[in-house]
Order: sequence, then structure tokens, then C-alpha cells
Amino acid sequence: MTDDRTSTRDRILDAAEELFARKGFDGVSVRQIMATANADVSLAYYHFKSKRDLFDQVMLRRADILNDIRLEALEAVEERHPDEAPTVEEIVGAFTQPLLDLLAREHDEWTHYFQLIAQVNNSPEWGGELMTRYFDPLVKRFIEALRNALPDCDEQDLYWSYHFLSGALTLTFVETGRLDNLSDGKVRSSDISAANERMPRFLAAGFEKLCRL
Amino acid sequence: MTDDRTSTRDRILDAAEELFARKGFDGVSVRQIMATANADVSLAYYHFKSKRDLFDQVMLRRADILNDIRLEALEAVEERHPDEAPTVEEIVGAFTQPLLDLLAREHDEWTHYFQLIAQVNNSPEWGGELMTRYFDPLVKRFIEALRNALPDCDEQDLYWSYHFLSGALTLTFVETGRLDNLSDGKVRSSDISAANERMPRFLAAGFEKLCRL
DNA sequence: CGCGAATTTCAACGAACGTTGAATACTAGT
DNA sequence: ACTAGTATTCAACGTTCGTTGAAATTCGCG
Repeated sequence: MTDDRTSTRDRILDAAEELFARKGFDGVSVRQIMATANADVSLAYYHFKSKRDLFDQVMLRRADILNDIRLEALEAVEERHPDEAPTVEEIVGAFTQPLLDLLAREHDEWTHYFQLIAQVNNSPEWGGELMTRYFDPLVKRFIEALRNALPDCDEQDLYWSYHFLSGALTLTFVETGRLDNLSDGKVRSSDISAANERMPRFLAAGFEKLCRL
Repeated sequence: MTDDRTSTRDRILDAAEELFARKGFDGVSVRQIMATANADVSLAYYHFKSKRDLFDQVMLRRADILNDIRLEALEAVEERHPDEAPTVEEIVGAFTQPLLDLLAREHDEWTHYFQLIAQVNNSPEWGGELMTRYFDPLVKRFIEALRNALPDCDEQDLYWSYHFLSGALTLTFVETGRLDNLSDGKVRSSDISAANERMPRFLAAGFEKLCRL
């Protein structure tokens, strides 16, 4: 049950975010959401137009925050190199680190939202449209920066490299415990900091391998 | 509507596979599945114990095929290097190429199953358990081969590298059309061959970057 | 053909679904 | 204290859900 001090609308959004993330849009009923939010069923339809609208508002609520901190990080990297292009690793880091930092630092607050993004990104029904709507402008900005850092890169190589990056990043959001099983507990899927340290180097090497020759 | 010549049980599995892949387990009703399969609702419960059992059988039906062709590819690579370890790129290729080859060559037959795997892999509820159950033994075999090819690699680096590989690969299964949007149609998410050519080189570079110092 | 088993049809069960309208309670501003 | 608007409660709608039991049909085999 969610805290009663926050506004009803926010409690609904919190409950919906958690349950959508864990069970998917169709795996959760409005009644379950409102029970978790400690509120009457019909309040969902007072504060939101429909179940689908509630889902969209959950997605929307935090999207700008992520776009902002990523753009900030990219601009900081670019300001550090006023004359030449930043390294690929720095650009990739500006894309992945702000999110994984946030997830590691405020885990309880953000874990469900990131899980939701991961599922949406991998959904054939919603992956295309929703991710495009919320994150495309920023992604285009990053791809431009990468194209600048890799001026001879073929466009196919560039976009597919981004695609691999996107898949690696979003799977890290999920914390399935898969690594725990595979490694007999020696590596934990929930160790976001460990992923955070490694991801930019791993992915930058891939970009450079594909794009240089 | 599915072909009437195949057995009812197979038609149910085909319809379930397609609909589960497109809409998720809870996004589809048994009635919709049976309508697509051109069969009476109650036949679902004659051939399967429950909706969940039907889902498990869909997952199970093709898992062994994938495990077999991957293991074959890995053994072929190892036989080509009787004395020293194969290259990382060859091992990664043995993990990714057989699947993407299959998906490219028999697209209509396999596209839904691969989409299903992608969604399961990125689901916090089922990702851990289901993927472990069906694919872990083979994955452990591949990680062993990679450890052999990268003898000085730290265990954390090795497992996280595999994790990034897994995310990049499964996102490619989905064909969301996201790349089409991002690149204004110049790159197509459905161009599996393009991904297939690039993935082993991209990912092997990441493994080597993380693992060699 | 006849008989038992495998398969398919038909009808229905209670429960849960998304959504709505009308009535009630609360909260400002005058 | 009165009122206008906001927020919340209560009861219900028609539909669809997963699942089941019994009857009817089809099939393999003597």
C-alpha cells in the first residue's frame, strides 16, 4: 500500500508504475492498481481518461527528467572538448551513465520505471511508437554526436551500433536475476554500478570496431 | 486463421505463439487463440492443462532446436581450432549467427518465437526463471568457451559482457521499427542480415576491451 | 461392421474485467 | 454560513475472462 500523504493522483501513478512494470499493461487490472493506491476504483477515471491514458501518464511523468540529465551530460562532455569531437566512450557514457547512476542512487524510486522502459522497448506492439514518441529527439541528438566522433562511419554501422547499445542498456534495467543464476551468485544482475562501470567501455569498443574500417 | 491441414494441437500452438508474441501472455485470451486456430475454446483444455501450460509448451516447442544449432556451431568452431582457443568473434558468432540466420531464412516461421524470447528475457516476472530453465545449460557452455578464449578475464567482466550481448541480441529479435523511425527509413529494424553481419564483430570488440586489462 | 478410445462440440459456471452516473463529502472564497 | 467547484464514494452496467462437464462425433482396429 502506498503512502497516504501524497496526493491521490500521485499515489495512483506510483501504484500503476509498479504494477505495470512487474506484470505488464494487460497483466494488471485497474482494480488492483486502485487497491494498491488505497483509493476507490472510479477515482482512476476521475483523474485519468482510461486505463491506457493512465499508462501513458506513467510513461510521461519521468521521461523528461531522463532526457534532461542525458542532454546535460552530453553538453558537459562537449564543453570539455571545445575544439575536437569527444571520444566515443564519453558520448556513450553520457547516454548510459546518468540513467544508471540515477537507478543505483535512488533505486526504489526509479527501478519500476526503468523496468517499464525495458519492456516497452522490447515489445513489438508498443516498442516502435512509444519509445519514438518519448525519446527520439534526444536519441537523434546522440547519434549526431556519435557521427561527429566517427566521421567515416557507415550509416548502417552507426545505427546498428546504437541498436546494440539500446538492447544492452535496457536489459540492464530489468534486473532479472539471470546473471545470478548463470554465475552461481558470483555476479548479481542488481549490481547496477558494476554494469555502469563497464558499459561505456564495452559499447564504445563495438562502435569503434564497426566504424573504423 | 491457421491452416487446417496441420493437427489441431499444432494449430493451437501456432496461434498461441503468434498472439503471445504480439500481445503478451495477459494481452490475449484463450478464446482469441482458439478463434485464430479455428477450433473450439474447450479444445485448449483438452490438449493443454491451462493457459499457462499452453504458454510453456509454446516456449518449449522450439527451444531445443535453437540449443542444438548453437551447440553445433560452437563445436564446429572448436574443431576448426584443435590446438588453441577460437577467437572471441568466432565464439560470439556461434551464439548469434545460427539464430539470426534462421530468423532471416525462415522469417515467417520463426519471427514470433524470437519476439517471445525477447519479451521473456526483458520481463522481471519471467525473465529469470524461464530463460534459465530453457537456455542456461547452453549459455554456461558458451561462457566457458569465452573464458577459455579470454583466460585473464575477470569474472565480473565476463558475465557482464555476456549480459550486454544478450540484451543486444534479443532486442534485435523484436523488429520494432525503431531504427526505421530514427534513421528516416535508411536503416530497417527488420533487416536481420544487416544485424547478423555486424553483431559478432561489435560484441567481440566489447569482450576484448573489457577483458584484456 | 462394431466397439473403445481419441477428439470435438455445446452450453454454461462464477469471477473479474473496464467503465460510468449519480449521490455524497470536502474545501475555498465571499 | 452559503455556494461553487473539486474530490471521493457507492452501486451497477454489460462484456469477457479461464475453466469445466457432459454429450456428440470421428477414428483406429478387431
